[in-house]
Formats: sequence, C-alpha cells, structure tokens
Amino acid sequence: MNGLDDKSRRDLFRGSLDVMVLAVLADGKQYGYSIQKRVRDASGQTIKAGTLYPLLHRLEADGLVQATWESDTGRDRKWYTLTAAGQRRLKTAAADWQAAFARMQALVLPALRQVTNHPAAN
Amino acid sequence: MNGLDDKSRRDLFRGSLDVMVLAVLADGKQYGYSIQKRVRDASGQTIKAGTLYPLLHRLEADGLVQATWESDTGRDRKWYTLTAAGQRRLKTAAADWQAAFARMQALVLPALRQVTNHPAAN
DNA sequence: CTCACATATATCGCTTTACGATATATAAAA
DNA sequence: TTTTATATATCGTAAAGCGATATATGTGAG
Repeated sequence: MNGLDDKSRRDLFRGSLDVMVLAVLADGKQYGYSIQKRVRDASGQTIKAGTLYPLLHRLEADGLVQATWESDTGRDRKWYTLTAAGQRRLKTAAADWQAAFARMQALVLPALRQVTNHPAAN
Repeated sequence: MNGLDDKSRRDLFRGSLDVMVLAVLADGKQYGYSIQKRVRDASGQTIKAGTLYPLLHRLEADGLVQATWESDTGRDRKWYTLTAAGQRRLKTAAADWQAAFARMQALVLPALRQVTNHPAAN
C-alpha cells in the first residue's frame, strides 16, 4: 500500500490543480505563496512554484481571477481574487470532479473485487 | 450545471485513463476496441482511439498487460490480459485516486459553501 | 454484387500541464 | 552579517490526450 511513484502521482492531479487554487481563493484574497501553503495544509498536495505561477497567470488570462500588486506589510505581493466567472468555474469543475469520481468508482470497485478473488499467476 | 468545455474535461481525466483500462481488464481478456466500449458503457467516459492504442502500448511496455494477436471469429484482434504487476498497479492507483478525491473534497466543499453564500460582484 | 458502415488497430503532429532548475529580491532570524 | 524563509518569475523538458489520418476487414442494405 505504498502508493504510486512521483510521476504517476503527478499525472493523477493533472487538471485538478486549477480547481484547488480556485477553491482556496473562494475564501478571499490571497497571494501566490499563501495559496501554495493553504493548498498544502488543506489537502496535503504541494503545488510547486514552477507550476503555481504560470497557473495563476493562466487563470488571470482566462478571466477567472483578478490580480493586483499591493504592499500590506511593507512587502510587495501579488494579490488574487476570484471573479464571478471564477466562481462559476469552481462550481462546474467541482461538479465534474464528483461525476468523474463516481464513474471511476463504478468501474474500479468491481475490478478490485475481481483482482482480490482471482489473482494473476504471471 | 452544463459542465466544463472539452478541454477542461479532458484534463480532469488526465492520469485516470490508465486505471480505467486496467480496471476493465481485471474482468478478463479484452481487445482494444472492446475496452473502449466497456469503459464508455461502464463510466460514460470515451477514450479516443488516438489515446487508447498508444496507452495500451505503454501499459505493455511497462509490463502491466500482456498482448497476443488471436483470431477467434476469423478476425485478427490484439487481446490484452492483466499481469500480476498490472493487478498491483490497479490496487495502488485506485487507492491513490480515493485519497486524491478525499483531499479535493476537503478543499472544495467548504469553498463551494463560501461561493454560494458570498457571490462575487465583478 | 456492391457500396456504405461498423469494427479494429495504428501513427503523427499539436497543445497543454506540471515540473526541475534557475534567477532575483526582500524580510526575518541567527 | 550571513543564512534562511518568503515571494515571484521564466525556461526547457517530458508526457498525456487528442484530432486527423491511414489501412484493412467484416456486415448489412439495396
């Protein structure tokens, strides 16, 4: 039960990192580094910096978030907020994730039973 | 509730198609075209031909499945069977998917509540 | 019989995602 | 002062999934 290697685990999360970031931003204004920490704390999933910042730029280009440079505590940070489009996207993506999981379960659960009852010899 | 566009939906499934194929093969010997149909019937998820066949070659190269050309009904088909390694992979991948989903839920469910209660103006 | 259609497998080029590596700069802590 | 955490960014690379395309065979309609 040691799980998959890094490569496989990475692919498992493909396409869901966006949703995680949008979810964190639903709580209110956040900047990149804090988003990274919050995702890690809440889900155990680490979004690498080389992934996060291009991802945020993409979300901004798609109009799902808005960004402004601000210095609250003497330090410049790029603050992101969800747009209405971002909120809509979060809802539909979450619903699709639920559906995807349900479909996955429908396929995988019976398969696991099969494998347990009739292991391969080779 | 019309869901995501094709592009987003595609990415949502990244890394899970392997698992679906392995799951179908847990039931017994299958060939590519029948795998495609079974996945679609059981999960509603269509694996495109341009995805499926390279995917099967990959699984074979990784030793997760074994392939043999056979002609049951006069027609040549490439039959695939799960190896023991493939069965192990199915188990670990399924477990990881469960875990990934749980993490996703931990992040997304509270976020959806937020979005519903406090919609954005912009 | 022939022509259309479903079946069946395969490859190529393209786009996108996520990552590691790397760079830069500032605040905090030792 | 020197290290460490914070903070953002870009570049090149690897891999997945897809559309397009190719090829060939079985099946059913006319």
